[in-house]
Amino acid sequence: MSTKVPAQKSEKLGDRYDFEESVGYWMVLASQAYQHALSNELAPHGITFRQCQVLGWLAVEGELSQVDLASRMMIEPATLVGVLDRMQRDGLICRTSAAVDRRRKLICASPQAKDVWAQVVCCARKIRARAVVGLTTTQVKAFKKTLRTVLGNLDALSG
Amino acid sequence: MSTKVPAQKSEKLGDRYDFEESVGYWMVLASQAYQHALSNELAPHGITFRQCQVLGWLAVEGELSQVDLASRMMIEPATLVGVLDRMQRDGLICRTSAAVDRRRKLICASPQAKDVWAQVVCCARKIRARAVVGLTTTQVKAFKKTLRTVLGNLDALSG
DNA sequence: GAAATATAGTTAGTAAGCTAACTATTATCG
DNA sequence: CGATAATAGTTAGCTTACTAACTATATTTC
Repeated sequence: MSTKVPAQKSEKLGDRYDFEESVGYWMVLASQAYQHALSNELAPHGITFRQCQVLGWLAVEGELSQVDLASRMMIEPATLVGVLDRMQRDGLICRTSAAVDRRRKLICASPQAKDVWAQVVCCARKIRARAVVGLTTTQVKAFKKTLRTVLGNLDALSG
Repeated sequence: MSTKVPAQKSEKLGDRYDFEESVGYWMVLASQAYQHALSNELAPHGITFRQCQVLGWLAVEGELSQVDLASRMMIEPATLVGVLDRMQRDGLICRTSAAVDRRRKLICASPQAKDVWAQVVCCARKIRARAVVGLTTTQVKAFKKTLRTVLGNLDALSG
């Protein structure tokens, strides 16, 4: 596994950043593992992590324009275009031009997306349960609270 | 900001997954915000999040083959190829064929990478400090511990 | 020692992610 | 009303991520 490279007279960079001590390091890794695990679970159903998130928001809100959906997903509208293109290609969603504002396109889940969605919820619950194994309810609660704090710290103005 | 779409006779998907209650939801968002904040900080120095991570590991280990580096970064070797191609193009690293095993290529940081690295460490420390504002040392410690637990839960076998 | 197997790196194809620039609408201001 | 500004969606160009298939070396096995 760890092939242990000796790194003899290594031209090491001067400064050293102990990133294993950083919350960012562990947060990024854990989040990566979560997305990985969920992706693996979703793959057999022919759907990706982001596509599942789209269906999730549509399940909550029913029908959304692309900017509104992008803002909920915390991604750029331009990024969403590609995701929706592929979902439309696969018959999971449809785009309808809004009558009141012809710039807007309303996204809604197709009938066959409903079949997929039921299974997706299963996958999500499974991973979610696996993630918190060995943690008490109190710990999970504190964990989520801290995550919200961190998110708030970094989200604000982000400059 | 929130344009509030009424979603009148919305064809809602049957089941509903309350993902705002899931640790995954908050973890992914917080991690995203972290990478975003760091990327913004790094951008003026012409370096990306992943490229900074490469330099970080080279600072720790001195010289690494691509598989070893990829395994430390928790990404696929094939993904690393592109990252290193761009870093080599930008003169940040060099690839040297190992004498003992001609399949291996040892990656080392270039002299000019050292100048960049000093500034990168600054950026990383800044974001890291901002992330934990309003949290006690105890809370941060518990947070990291929980993240490690979650990572362990999800990493194992991931099937 | 030659054949089979494993390993290191690469390429190709697909799915995201971003910014910046563009088109088509709608809203606003004078 | 008409010019200007704002907004919704898209496209183009770049970086990152994956899997699967490929090439070149090393290692194992017979």
